[in-house]
Amino acid sequence: MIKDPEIQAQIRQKLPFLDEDKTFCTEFMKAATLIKLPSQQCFMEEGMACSGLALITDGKVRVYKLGESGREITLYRLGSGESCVLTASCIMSNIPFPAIAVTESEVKALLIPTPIVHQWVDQYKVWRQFIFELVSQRLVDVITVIEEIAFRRMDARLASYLLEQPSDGNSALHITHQAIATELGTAREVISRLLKDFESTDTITLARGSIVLNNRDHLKMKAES
Amino acid sequence: MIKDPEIQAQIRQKLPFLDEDKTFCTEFMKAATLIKLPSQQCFMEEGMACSGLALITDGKVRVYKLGESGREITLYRLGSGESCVLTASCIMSNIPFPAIAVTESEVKALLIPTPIVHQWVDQYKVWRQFIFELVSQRLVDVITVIEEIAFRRMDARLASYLLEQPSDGNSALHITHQAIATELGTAREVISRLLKDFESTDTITLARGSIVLNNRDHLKMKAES
DNA sequence: CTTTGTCTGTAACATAGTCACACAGATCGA
DNA sequence: TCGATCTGTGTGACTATGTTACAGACAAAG
Repeated sequence: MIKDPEIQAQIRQKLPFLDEDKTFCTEFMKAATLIKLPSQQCFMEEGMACSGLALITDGKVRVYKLGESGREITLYRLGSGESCVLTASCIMSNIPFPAIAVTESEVKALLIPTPIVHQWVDQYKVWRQFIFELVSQRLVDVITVIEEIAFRRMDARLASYLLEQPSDGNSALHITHQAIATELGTAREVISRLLKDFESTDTITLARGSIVLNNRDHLKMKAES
Repeated sequence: MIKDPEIQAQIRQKLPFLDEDKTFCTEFMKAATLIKLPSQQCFMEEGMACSGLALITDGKVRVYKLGESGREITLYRLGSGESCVLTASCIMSNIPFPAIAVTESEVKALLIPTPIVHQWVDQYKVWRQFIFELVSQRLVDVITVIEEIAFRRMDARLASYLLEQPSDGNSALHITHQAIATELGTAREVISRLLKDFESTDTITLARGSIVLNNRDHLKMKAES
């Protein structure tokens, strides 16, 4: 239950769909529990039943699959205003969670208990639409991952990945080879070799734990190959 | 509109969820159009807007992604009683279809126009549940594809694939190497080599356009490696 | 029977993934 | 400040997979 009007206002800012139906918004504030999780916390484990649906208000959650060899691949990420559609679909169909979700920063989320998620899908159009939007976006995201790994060369994927990363003023990324490999679902050695190739053409500069992008245009070309 | 009581009975048999709500069943029969498509017909093209949702009553549809190099990978298949969740989510969120769907046999389906799909999601619990079940199953299917291609060796995937195929009396599969490659998202030469390997241990016997499984136990072991 | 099309096999090469190990730099504790 | 430990990275040797090119065998069509 969220009573504080200031917190309610912040929530409504983060989840604008709440303003489309005043009755629903009231119900929502009654049913929701604010939770706070630290970084690197396991949010959902594979095989787990889902006790509720979480809507992120702050922070980031990574949803990934873990292979038997210990390798991982990111399916998608959740940010502010989003919820985990796998959780939603597991709740709706009574199946266990098929991936792993972990916080990547401190996360604040609102938790809606499972029976109430069910109830609201029948009762509120605004909620149905919210859930369907999530579904659509995630299906597209997950199909994009398939396309990437089945058809794109790893050097192109790596170039795209580097271009997409937030960086500080001088374009240095602070990330390890292992972290990139984990993201793209490959071996750390493969990433190290490809980065070395990029360095040999002065496209990037490498240092331990950091990568400086010297030539974004060249990376762009690599990404498009 | 489906008026013939005999056809209505057949439809209700193929789509049992219709019997859960008589009002909905009546509405459904009014709104649905029976369509028949030949084999190898394009059902949905990538980028297309969706004019309606099809529910398959007979036959099979393959939904796949096509890479720039011309290679393909199967995302999932639709059979009797199923509908394409990508279509459903495209309809609900107004986005274009992100894959390609093609009939693999003669297909009979019921077509529900887009505005009515929208309307029923608000109006009928039975329909919402049907749509959510589809979503859940397909998300799981698509995540399984990612797991396969990111983490499993191709020889294991091929062995699994061969074991899953329907076969006639003497276990001969009638399929080309190219068709298998298309299914698994790889190159035809890779499949030919791996099948040759399997043949060299008498696990299978190869002939043009056919594969005989001699040793299912051995294939099972290969599938689990 | 000949021609054409399809299916398959193979060689040579490039890319990607695995395994093992060594080295360099960062961190921590004494 | 120094030594020990941990983390990140590079590299070699190998296997697996994907690409390109091409040849041969078999099936289908005229």
